[in-house]
Order: sequence, then structure tokens, then C-alpha cells
Amino acid sequence: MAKKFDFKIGKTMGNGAIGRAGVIRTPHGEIQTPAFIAVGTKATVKALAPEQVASLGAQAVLANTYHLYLEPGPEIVKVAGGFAKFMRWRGPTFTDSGGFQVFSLGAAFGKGVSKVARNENDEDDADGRSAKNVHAAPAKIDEDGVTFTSHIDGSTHRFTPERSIQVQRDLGADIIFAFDECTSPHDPYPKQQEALERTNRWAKRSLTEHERGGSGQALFGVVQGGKYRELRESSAKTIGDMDFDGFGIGGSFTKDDIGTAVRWVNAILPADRPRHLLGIGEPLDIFLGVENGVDTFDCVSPTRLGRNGALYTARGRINVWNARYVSVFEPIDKKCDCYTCENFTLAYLSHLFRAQEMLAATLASIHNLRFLVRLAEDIRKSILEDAYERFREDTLSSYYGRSYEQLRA
RNA sequence: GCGUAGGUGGCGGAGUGGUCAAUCGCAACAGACUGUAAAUCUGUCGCCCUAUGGGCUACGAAGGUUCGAAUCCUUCCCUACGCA
Repeated sequence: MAKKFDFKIGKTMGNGAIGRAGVIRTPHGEIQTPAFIAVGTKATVKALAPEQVASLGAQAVLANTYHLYLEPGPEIVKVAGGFAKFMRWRGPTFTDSGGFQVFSLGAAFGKGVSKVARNENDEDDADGRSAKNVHAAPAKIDEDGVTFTSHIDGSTHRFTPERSIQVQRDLGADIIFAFDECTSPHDPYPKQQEALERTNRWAKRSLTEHERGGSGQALFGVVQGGKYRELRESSAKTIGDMDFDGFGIGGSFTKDDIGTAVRWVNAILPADRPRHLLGIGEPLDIFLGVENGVDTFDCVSPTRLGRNGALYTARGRINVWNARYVSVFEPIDKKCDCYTCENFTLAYLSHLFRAQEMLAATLASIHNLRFLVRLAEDIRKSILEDAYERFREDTLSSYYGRSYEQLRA
């Protein structure tokens, strides 16, 4: 009997590295891995029509349970035939469980901590984005679940692992995630441990509810544990022993933790199932993830940065708002194969941003998303051709101006 | 020509004797952004310096009053509107 979902490893890196190139098969198509998944939080990849997302090579879209639950609500999405059909995305889909929002709207609210905190001391150094006029109460976590207030209208809601799975069933993604509790990298060990153990219990409940529902979706368990090796390994063991279709690696990281935590975890997780690194997506992070066994990534950075005028280039990030680009009649990146680079100049983008034209966000998002999607494609190719290390060195030294070894030091 | 209201930093616009190099908005200049409360947020924004302090030049122009003026007085120039 043919399974609707499976994962086949095409090639594993040699020399002790556990990175691999493979194929995830879903009812809505295949994902050639490693792959960068486009984030479409509210059933839309911001500023992009789904045809644009597809044509730039994105293989799958990840939406968010918290957001779609609040608006338009799971009932509407269910009637629409799932979020993919609702947004007219024909490829594979993921939904995040809403667990991250428990963190970002709870413990991390108003703090300078999100997916990657800069250092150990900046927790109180709010990044200035604290929404002054919004007064959402922080989410409250208990053993059974999480009570939170809507950032839209202040109403009170509750998620439990069961509820998250039920909502994700209505949203209808091919791959869904167990409800987890994300922690801050600054949280002390006891708190991390407590959250981790709860996440493990929630994983089991998510799995039970998922099996009960019989939706045919693939359920990924989420590994947590912060920066602590002991916790990460224990989490990987516990989650890895459960009957999940794949795994998500979660958590808010410090820059230094990404490589290490992922390696500890993936050395333990069953190798025959796909691993998704949740919310991570800077170029270096992707290399570190892949060579440590990650198959898929998602990250808001290409679209968010794009909307704000930051653009990826082979030689590093640029800010198209800078005065120097006003009259540069060349593409963002001459070697880029995206629609934006093939048709428009920096001068034009500079103008669109300054004039606050909507097309600015679209063209920049196309470029940035293509950049990361292609990076994953090229990494895959380099693995298949036994040229990973060389590709990594060329790419990183060009992008960061420093070698892989220097970046890791 | 007469009357009225005005002339403030790139622009708009506060301020009407001291705490004003001058609120605020825009523009400009730079920075941040990693499972999206984000087409958002932060900083700078007269000139100079041995720079959490100091100096200089400034509020149409020129004089004047005053310890002290963007703020009061005089003259002039300019702008808008109304009447001729």
C-alpha cells in the first residue's frame, strides 16, 4: 500500500557529516530537500501571488495555526477546502502549531528576543518594536495548555495540544506540527527543563489526537531544549521514539547555538524521517542546518526583509534605501535568475521604496525568496555532486567576506 | 496705492522676553529585522570641536529697547488675500 507521505534519502554527505539530499513526498507533490519553505503565515506569502511563489521555485508553503485560527477562523478555512485551496497554492503545505506564538506573544513579548537573540545580555534591550498601543496580556501556560488573548481584538482563547491538532486538521496542511512550548535562550536551565518536559507530554497528546482524527496528514514532533545539550538530547530521544512522521527542531537560539543544538539533536533523531528547522533562514544558518542533518527550513526573513528594503546578494545583504542605489541602473545581483533581477534595476527599486509603492515589496520579496530557495537548491545539488564543502566556502566567503572557519570561530 | 494676515531649520508648521539650536509631522541619512501583533521599528538630522561637554552662526533685512530678543519698537524688503 502506497503511503501518502514518505521520505527518501538520495544521498548522505560523507566524512562523518550527516547532511543529506532527499525527497519528501506529500499528497500535493514532492519536496526536493534540502529545501527552503516559503512562509505564508495567514495563508498568503506577503506581497506575492501564489503563482509568483511557485515560479520562483518555492516548493511548499508554511502557514500559521494561531493566525488562521483567529482570522478567518478554522471553520471558514475548512469550508474553503483547507488553507492551500483557500489561497490557491497547489503544492505541499505545512502549518506551524501555534506554539511559537505562545512564546512570542508571551514570555518574549516586548523583549528583544525572537528566533535568534543577539547575546546573553540583551534580553531587556527591547528592540524598540514593542507595540506601544497594543495591550495584549501575555499568554499563560499551564499543564493542560495555553490561555492567550487575541492580538486582534483582545478576546481570550485557549489552545491545548488537542485543540491545535484539531485546528490544523481544519487548516488541512500536508505536514503539521505538534503543539510545543518555545523558550528563550536566556531562560535558565530549570525553566527550559520544565518547558521541555511539558512539550514532550504535549507531543504525546498531539500524537494521540492526531491518530484519533485520522486526517491522513503527516505529524511532526518538535524538539526543544534550548542551548543545553542534555536537554536537547533528552528531547530528541523522547520525541524521536514517538511515532511521528518527521521532526521539527524548535527554540529561540543564540547565534552560536544553531549549529551545535541542531547537531546534538539530529545525531539522535531517526535518520529515516525528515527534519525541519523551524523559523531559521540566514545563509550561514542554512549551511549549518543542512550539514547537521536538517532537510527543510522556513523563515520570514526573505519576505520581511524584502518589505523593509533589505536585499540578499551573493556579496552580502544590502539596504536598497541607501542613497548610493538611487541611480544604479543594474539589477540587485547580476548573477541572480529571479524575475526582479531579470527585469528591473536597483534605481527602480530604490524609487519604488521611496515612493512607497506596493510593487517594491513584491519585487523585493521575489528576489529574497528566490535567493534562499536557490541557496537550498544549490546546496542540494552540491551534495549530490560531492561538492558541498567547496560550494559552502565559495558562497560564505562571498556573502560574509569570511571563511566558514572564521565564521564559526 | 490702501487694508488685513504673514515671513522660523530641505518642506509644512509650533513657539510670542530668559529653561530655544528651537515641540511636532514630512523628507533626508543610517541601522535593525530568523516557526510574521512587522509595507514595521530604532537612531541621527544648523556648523565645528580634545564631544553624556564646549564653541560658533541662526528664526526675511537693517537698526533699536533690554542684563537677556525668534519673541518688544522703527524702517525697509517680500508673500497671500481683500479694496481700489
